[in-house]
Amino acid sequence: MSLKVFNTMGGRKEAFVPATPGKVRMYVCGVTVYDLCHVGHARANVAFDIIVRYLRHAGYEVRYIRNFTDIDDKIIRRASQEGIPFEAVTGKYIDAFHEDFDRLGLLRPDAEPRATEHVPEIIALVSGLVRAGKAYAVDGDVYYAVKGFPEYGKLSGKNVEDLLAGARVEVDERKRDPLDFALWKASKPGEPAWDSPWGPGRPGWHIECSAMAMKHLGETIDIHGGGKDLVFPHHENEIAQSEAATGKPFARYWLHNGFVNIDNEKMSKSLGNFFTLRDVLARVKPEVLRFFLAASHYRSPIDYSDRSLAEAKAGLDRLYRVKEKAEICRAAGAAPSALPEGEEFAPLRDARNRFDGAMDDDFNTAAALGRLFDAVRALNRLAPDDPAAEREKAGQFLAGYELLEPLFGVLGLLRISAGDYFRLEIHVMDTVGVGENLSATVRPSEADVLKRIEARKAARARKEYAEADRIRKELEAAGVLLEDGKAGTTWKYRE
RNA sequence: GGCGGCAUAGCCAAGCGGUAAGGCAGAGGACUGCAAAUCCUUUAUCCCCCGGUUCGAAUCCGGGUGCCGCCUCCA
Repeated sequence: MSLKVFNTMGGRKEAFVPATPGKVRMYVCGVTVYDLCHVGHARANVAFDIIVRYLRHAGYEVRYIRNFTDIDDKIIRRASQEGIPFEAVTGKYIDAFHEDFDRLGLLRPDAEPRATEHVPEIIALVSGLVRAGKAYAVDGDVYYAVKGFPEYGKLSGKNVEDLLAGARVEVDERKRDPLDFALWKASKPGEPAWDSPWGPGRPGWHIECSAMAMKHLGETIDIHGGGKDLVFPHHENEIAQSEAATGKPFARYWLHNGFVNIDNEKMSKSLGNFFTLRDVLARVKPEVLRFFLAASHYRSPIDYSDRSLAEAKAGLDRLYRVKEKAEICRAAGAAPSALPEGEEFAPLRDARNRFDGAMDDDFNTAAALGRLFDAVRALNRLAPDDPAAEREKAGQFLAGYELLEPLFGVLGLLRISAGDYFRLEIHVMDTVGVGENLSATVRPSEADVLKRIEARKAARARKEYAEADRIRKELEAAGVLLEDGKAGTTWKYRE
């Protein structure tokens, strides 16, 4: 089995072969930090988070870099609107980014370079391009001359004539060619500025990624990732300027994630149809969003809706119930033993291979989750009713669970204990349940619940089922779900 | 106008030439005092439409229809 990835360059799946065997150098375009992140950003970041996790799981040593664009027009505008320095804007939103994405369980990249920390490298790169005649300075701006790069358009499948024919190319008298783009922008008075051979100014957007990728990873990287909307012009321009500067291919594989849609339309700032990550994480547990994102292939568009989240939650609950059973087995003193023979347990015994097989096909998380659910069904057959009394089953169950746990980990799922998932995280109110909305009721404490369970147990022992049912219903109304098993009654908060 | 993508059950979603994964929801059964959870069974004669290639197509080709994206800042 070997990994295949869909390379935007060429538009097809290819065998994944990094430049150095066993090592992967990966750069993902991060966000411009002028505002809060929304679900679309979460999609991209979760997609590449899973890709990094899977590559490591597959044995690669991955060096993963993701930048922050911390200087650009939007940031400057925001700063002047709020009357604060631009660093205050970027600092605030970088903190917010980390806060939001830590909750989503994203791995921190090996470095998170910022454009403003790489101005010398950027100036060196631009100077080189000017010296080589690939770029030209006009009134303190520096533009890249697209005509000097015959392969321009090779990533996005566009050709220069078509682009010129389109009426949407901005007209700028100072450019030699309408397609030329800024490598360096002269600053207006009062704007943030760095000294340069062309006067005070700041980096253009595209050049920062070339400079930072080269500095942190070298002239040819293995994987360059980002959202589909970055293919043109951003990544096309990165290729042009980088390859003109080095004469080497900039990236071996270009990976692009699809969009998050609302009612079949791209979620975006300009359409105003976006939900910030904070909006969403105030309503559902972080892993519910992760599950929702992992349930589709990373290149497909996905439609975001309350219903999708509710379905994701139902699926994730099922997985956490398995983890809960494993925790109960452990608490009962079970130790992992051998897995049982038998065809019906094959999806469990062979889970790793099946999971890897799905992921090897261009990180097909949807299929991989399917294999995991197959394994979960097999595993549930082993679930003991009473772990303390059924040692063998408990040991087998635990062994099966421990086989699956790392695979869930690749998807970034089941990261917390089931106890926490079902009980302690009640500050996160799941209000997207189908049809029900629990508003802000105060839920009973664990001690109260246990007290009521004892009372109910006594009632049941006396066969006073009406009283037992009354207690259960009372707790249910307060948001607590009781489940009677052979080994006793367990409970969880419900939505 | 140029380039690209998508259309699979009530909903979500895999599938990449060999006879429709998985999840959610639903139905029946087992278990249970009753529930819940779990297990078992069940739910697309068929993959937008029309042609074609093939022993064989949801999968390939041609033509439609519908939706979306990029070409401007954008994950």
